[in-house]
This record gives sequence, structure tokens and C-alpha cells, in this order.
Amino acid sequence: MVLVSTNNRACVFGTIADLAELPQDVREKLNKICQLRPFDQGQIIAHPGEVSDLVGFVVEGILRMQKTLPDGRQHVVGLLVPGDVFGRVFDGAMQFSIEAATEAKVFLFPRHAFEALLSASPELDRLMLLHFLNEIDRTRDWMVILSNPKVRGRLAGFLLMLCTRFRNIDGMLGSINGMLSVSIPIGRADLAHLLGARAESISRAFHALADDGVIDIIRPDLVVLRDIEELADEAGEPEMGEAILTDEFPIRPIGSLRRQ
Amino acid sequence: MVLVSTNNRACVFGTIADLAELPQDVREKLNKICQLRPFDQGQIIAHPGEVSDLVGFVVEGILRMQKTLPDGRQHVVGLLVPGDVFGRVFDGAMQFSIEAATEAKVFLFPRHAFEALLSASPELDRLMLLHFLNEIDRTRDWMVILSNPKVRGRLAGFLLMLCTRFRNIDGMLGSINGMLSVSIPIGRADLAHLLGARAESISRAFHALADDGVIDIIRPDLVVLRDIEELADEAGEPEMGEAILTDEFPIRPIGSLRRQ
DNA sequence: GCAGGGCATTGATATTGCGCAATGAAGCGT
DNA sequence: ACGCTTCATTGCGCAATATCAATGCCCTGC
Repeated sequence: MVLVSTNNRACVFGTIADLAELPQDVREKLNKICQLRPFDQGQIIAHPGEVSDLVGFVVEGILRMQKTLPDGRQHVVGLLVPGDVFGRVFDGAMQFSIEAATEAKVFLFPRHAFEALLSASPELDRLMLLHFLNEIDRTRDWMVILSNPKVRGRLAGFLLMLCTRFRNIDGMLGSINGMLSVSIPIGRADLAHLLGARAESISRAFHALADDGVIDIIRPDLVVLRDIEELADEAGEPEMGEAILTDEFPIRPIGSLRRQ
Repeated sequence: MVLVSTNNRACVFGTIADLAELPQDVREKLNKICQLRPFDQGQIIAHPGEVSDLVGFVVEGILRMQKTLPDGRQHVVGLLVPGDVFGRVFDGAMQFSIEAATEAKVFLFPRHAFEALLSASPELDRLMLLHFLNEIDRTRDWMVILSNPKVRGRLAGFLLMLCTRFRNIDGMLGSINGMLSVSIPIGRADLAHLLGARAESISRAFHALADDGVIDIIRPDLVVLRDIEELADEAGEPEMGEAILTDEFPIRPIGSLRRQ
């Protein structure tokens, strides 16, 4: 997921997952209406409703979707990684706000122009359909994780899901002593909201896992998975662990994004 | 959502939400490849993988999606109500099994025939895209409910979500003394899995709400919402309550589906 | 270097939910 | 009617988690 050049945007699209498989003319039309925007950590990319006339493709960095509750609290409901899409096509009612969890680069499309392109290109339409189907599956996986009655189990599931989602994403996975390390792109408080717990309980769960030798905590936002199988067991989903262990993760030298 | 006649299937389609808006020729083609099947309560409609070559539209009754964990436990990850679609278009890998939570009627399509129709009809394609977008939002709402740290709050959120989803669905909502009543289509054990708790805790949460006068428990599978605002408060989402209170729910004489 | 702010961690205690076992209630078949 | 099965409820002791408060750590700006 490397930007070849900001001038040659056709090349850029070629690097985003399935967009590369679109016919040349569709990619060129996409290029004409898109805008590559960088965001700083913490910057808000879309408010619910307000700036909902945008469709976005994440190019670099991690975004978080969050629901703003009436009392002002923010409630993280998901993460977006490079290759992900956001924005309500054909329906302006964005229900969540989107914020850069790390420094990020995002392709933004005016919604209506994008919709026109969707209607004109069955290939793009199909791509979006498949993408949303995947998104549904991922969200259901979230539900399974969240419905684990123990905080420790939910945290274990969360860490494994991070691995799955961060595969092939630069800078989020690494290798330490031959073991998989993973960056945690959100702080304890957000993690607590996301996992249905309090920040203190999350912290204790982290250290409980560390005390049992299942993980190592390098920094609050960087952990090493020492025993993935055990982690999957705690999560209640042995399959997840196997998937990670067998699918030969690309172990790269560590270069995690630092939260600021 | 009433079946006009099983012989005149064009009429039948006309009764399913957005399908009625499709062009006549598309509806007719759908009719040619569809099959209306009744299912008994508890009957399995689709296994993960195995019978994944099906796409289904729920016509009547409630289905539940569940994940089968390696240890054999079943984990409910969502409910399907009339108008909902299931099945992995363009991708055979169904991750969940689908089971009739009540007696149900379902339109089944052979997956490949349905896909061919999708490719041929932009309208149908668009319909599915919108449907899946809604599904994503609903699943995210689930996440918000599930991330409530207290069982009581999760249960409150669940009851409100049931109201939202059951709107316009025959037999699931009712009126008792002018107050909204709602049928609960799954048993305590399933509810417990769904909400990340144990059946006993669910039972206690129900009765705690009842003791505080927030709900009345008519039968284990039928409760009256006495104080929707309070319920929404406990759920941590005042908006949900307002939506239900203002959107003038169709209050019909009670006729809930009985679990057996 | 130093002060201040944000975050993570830790401790102590109250609350909540789990786990097990027993009881009760309703439906089903004989 | 009777027993059988399944499911919901209830009680109780214990474990997990929330809650409140305090401390420490790291980063930033001065």
C-alpha cells in the first residue's frame, strides 16, 4: 500500500486492493473526481449528517468510526484500515462520525459523482456490493467478540481481529524475536467503550494476559502475541488463531505507528 | 406482509418491501426462479458452507443467524425479519447457519440464477446494495448495544431494537392497555449468548426491570414496555426511545407468535 | 530542567454477574 | 391423569468487574 506518486493517480488506484481490477476507463473516471487528502491524528473526517456527501477510500493510516451519544460521549464502533470504504452511497444519512486514529491519507469523492459512476459501471457497482458484504461479515465477527461475557475474552478476540485486519497493512504488524507484534491504534478509554468495559478493566485484562505469558506489553499501544493459540482459546474461537498461524503472516521489521 | 396467493407469485413479491418497486420484467424473472418454502420452528434453513448456494428472502416469521463454535455451542449473531435477505451473493462462503426462530415462510433462489439476474438488472443490484448498507448500519447498532457494560443496559437496548425491527411486522408488536408490547422470538439461553451473558443473568435483568416498573412480563416471550424513555436511558441511547415514541408505532391487537 | 496535561496503571471497595443447584411452570406424549 | 422434558426462575457463595481515588509515566511547551 505505497503511494507511487501523488501526481499519477491512476497508479495510486492501482495499489488499492480491488480497485486495480477495474477497467482502465473506470479508474480514469474515478481519478477525475477524486481528491487525495491527508489527515492528522485526531482530525475529524466526517460528521454524522453534515459532511455526509462524501465517499471515501482509506489509503494510509487507520480511521475510527464513532457514534456520538446525546450526552456527548464518543463510542467507537469500528476501525477502518487502508482499502476500506466509508460513506453512505445513495443515502446521505451517515450515522457515525469518522476520525483519523493515526495520521492518514484518504481518497474523497463527491457522493453524487461517485453514485453516477456506480450507475454507469457495473464493475464498480459489483465491487462495492462485495465490499459491503465483507463489511457485514466483519461487523458480525465483532458481535461474536463483543458477546464474550469476559473482558479478557473480548480483549483476546480484539487482538486477533486486529491481526486479521492489519495483515498487509504497513506499519501495524511487526516481528519481535520471531513473534507477531501488533499496534493498537486506539487508547484504553476508546478500547473500553468498544469492548463494553471500563478503561481500568481493559488495563487489568492486558496485564493479566501479560502475567500469564500470553502477550508481552512493549508499550501501551504495542503488544507481542506470544501464544496465539491460547489467545484464540480465550477468545472462544480457536479458528481465528489457526487462520493467523497458518496463513503465514507477513512478518516485517517493526515500525508501528505511534499514537501521540 | 400478507401472502395474497401462493399461485400468483407476482402478487406475493409485490408485498415484500422494496421488491414491489422493481420493474415488472425483473419481478417476473425472480418469480420464475424462486421457490416459496415454509419452515417449522427450529428447522435449519441453511448450514454454513453446505447449502450456501441459496439466497433467501424472509416472507413471514423470524429467523435467527447463528455461528456454530468449534465446541458445538451455538451463538446467535442476529435476527432476520420479513423483508430481510440472507445468503452470500457472489461468494459461497456462508459463515453462519440460519434457523427458523418461529414458523416461517421464505423465498429461496438458487444462488447462481439470482446472481445472473443481479448482473442483468441494475435495479435489483441497486436494491441489494441499499439493503446491505442498511444491514451494516443495523449490525453497528448491535455493536453499540453490546458494548454496554451492564446486562440490564444491553437488555434494554435489545428490547428497543426489537421494537424498531418489528415495526410493521405482523404479530410481533401489540398493544396492552395502550402500551407497546413486544414478542421475544428467542429463548433466554439464546438471548444470553446474544447479549454476552448467562441465561440466569438475563432472567434476573428482566425481573429487575419489571420490579422497577419499566416493563411488565406477561410471559417469558412477551413483555410490555411501560416506560420507553427510561428504557432508552438505561440503554444509553435516548434517541432510540424518542424514535419509537414519536414515530407513532402501529399498535395492533396482540397476537404474538408463541415459541414452542 | 521544570511544570502541566493527558493517559495508563494500581489499589481498595462496592456492585454486578457467574456458576451451580434446586425449584417451578408449561407443553408433550402415553 | 401421569410422567417426562424443556425452559424459566430463584437462592446462594464466589469471581469478575465497576467505581472512586491516587499514583506514575510520557510527552509537550515553556
